[in-house]
Formats: sequence, C-alpha cells, structure tokens
Amino acid sequence: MKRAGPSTGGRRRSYGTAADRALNLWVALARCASSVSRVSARDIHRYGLTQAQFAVLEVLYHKGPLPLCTIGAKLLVTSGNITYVADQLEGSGFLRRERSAEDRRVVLAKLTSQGEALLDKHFPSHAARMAEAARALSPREQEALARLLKKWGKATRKDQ
Amino acid sequence: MKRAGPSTGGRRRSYGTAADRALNLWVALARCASSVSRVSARDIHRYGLTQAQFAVLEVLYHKGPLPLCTIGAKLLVTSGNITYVADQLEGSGFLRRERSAEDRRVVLAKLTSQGEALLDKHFPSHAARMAEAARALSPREQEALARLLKKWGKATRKDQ
DNA sequence: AGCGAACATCTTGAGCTTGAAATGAAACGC
DNA sequence: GCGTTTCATTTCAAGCTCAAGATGTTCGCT
Repeated sequence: MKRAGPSTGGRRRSYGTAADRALNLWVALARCASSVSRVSARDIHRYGLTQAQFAVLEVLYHKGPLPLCTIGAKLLVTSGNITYVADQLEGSGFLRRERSAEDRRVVLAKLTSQGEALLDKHFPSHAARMAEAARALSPREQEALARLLKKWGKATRKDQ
Repeated sequence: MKRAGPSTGGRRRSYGTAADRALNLWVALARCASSVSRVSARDIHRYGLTQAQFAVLEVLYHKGPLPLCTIGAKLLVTSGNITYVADQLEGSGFLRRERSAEDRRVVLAKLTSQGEALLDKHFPSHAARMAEAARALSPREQEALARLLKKWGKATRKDQ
C-alpha cells in the first residue's frame, strides 16, 4: 500500500467536463459503497450471516412475508440468487417457503419464529453500528446524500 | 415483480431517528451503486472485459505503471484478486508484469501497447456512456453528491 | 376454449471475490 | 550483524452472483 511514486507520470486525460464529472462521481460512488459495505458485512458476519442472507431476513422482518421475486426486486439481485439464499436460510431454520394460494407460480417467504428472534436480537445493534458509521456526516448531509442517491438510482433503473 | 400486497402488514419498526436515517442512507447507497454498476458493467462487457479488468486497465491508463498493491488499494480489492485479474490481463496481452528494481517484493504492472490501444479505442465512449447516465442529476447535484460520497467513504475507511 | 406471451421459480455452469496461509524480500531494533 | 516484524505477491479453497435455460403457471387475445 502507498507505493505510488510522486512523479510516476499519470497522464491527465480529459473527456470533456461532463464526462470527467460523471467519472469522478462514479468512482466516488463505487469506493464509498465498497467501504460502507465492508463495515456492514463485518458486523453481520459476527451474527453468523452473510450480507445477502441478512438483507433477505431484514426485508421480511420489516415488510412481512413476501414473494421471492419481490425480495429480489427490492434487493436488485437475480432470481437464481434469491433461490440460493432462501435455500440457505430455510436450511438454517430462519425462513420457510409457502406456495401462494392465489398465484401458484409464487412462493412466499416467511420468517420463522427463530428468524424473527434472530433479528429481534441483532438488528438493533446492527442499526446502531450503521448509525455510528454515518456519524461522519451531519443529519442534514445524510438526508441530502440519501435524496441524491435515490434520485440517481431511480433514474438509472428507469432508462435501463 | 410488483407483488407486494397492499395490506401485507409491514411492521414499521424504529430504532431511533439517527439509526433510521443511517439505515435509509445505506439502503439508498447500496441500491444506487448496484444500479449504476450495472450500467457500467453492461457497457464494459461489450468490449469483452469484466468490470474488474477494465478498472485495472483504466487505473494504469490514467496513472501509468503501478505496483499491484497500489492498484488493489485504489480499487479496494484484495491482493489475491489483483493477482487473478492481472493474470487474465497478462494472458490477453493487455498488461505485463515487471519486477521493481528498487524493491524486489514489488511487481509493477504496465499496459502493453495493445492495452493502451484498447483504452484509446473504448475509454472515450465508456466515459460518454457514464456521462449520459449521470445526466439524471444536474452538474451542481453531481458535485454535491461526489463530495458527500468522498467524505463518507474516507471517514468509513479511516475508523476501520 | 385454445394459443402464445409473460411470469415466478429453480437448475446449472462459469466467473468473481474473499480470507487465510505460504513464500520471498525489506525494514526495524538491539 | 541478526532476529523480529512488516510488507508484496501468490496460491488455494470456499462462497457469492450472474446469465441462460428449463419447468410449471397465469394472462391476454381471438
């Protein structure tokens, strides 16, 4: 780490101000997301879960039973991935599948009492950990940041 | 998709305003990063590269030859991953390794002329694609967003 | 009713990323 | 000088994610 010589000649290329601004923004987004993700993941690993597993449990904890495809849409992951994670969580006894009566294509995921207990126990401390990580920004800054992220994210999903 | 019943009873739990704000922010960050990453990845795949490969080439393209560990630090990925990606790029002839004379632990990665040509050809259009994706935000908003992301990212990396 | 399009889930195979341990090299302290 | 610590890279195994295709279900149209 920290081996970039001072005069190692980074050719500064420019692609127009709009492109340079966008590239700078994208790098900032990717690096920030990676860093915060690491904080989150480290915390979650202490509960014996992966980030993906925790994310699925968390959605069910706060929204109630949901079809697998809805979970996938919320988490922006593929159907195959949700199947994989749901298998794990079902195997661990935190979740159970239930085929929907109205639409038999659909499988609903429900937290078991064990899954609910797990989140009762660990979610508050996880929330506290994330709040601590966010303290680097003022409440005002956090709100501004969240607003811009949502705006960009939504637009990006819309036009493909 | 879009199967959440209207009264499926999402229990609204609160963990204090600071925690709720932080969780909301973290969800927005993760979703936005995922969406933008998808746009970037789709574009890069058309050049026959993965995002990780493109990221390594891009760093070398703009900064000149660098030790593998420096690349890893910039991209926030592990050393093993950089070795893996460098192997691929070396196999494809876009990059070559060169052991440093001053510090023989270090391996410098350099773009080959073929690698340089690849980026000469494709980087500008990739930059344009990312600029287009960023157009959902005004230049002022993009700058504000980048500033906040950098501030949060840096702080998050600092205190672990 | 019947057919084709769209959908939800699952399966499979391939690729990406990580963490931990191994190797070789430099730096530090005494 | 010599041993300890730190560092850069590599290797390896395990796990995560995706894309593409298969299966079973529903919807829309005629």
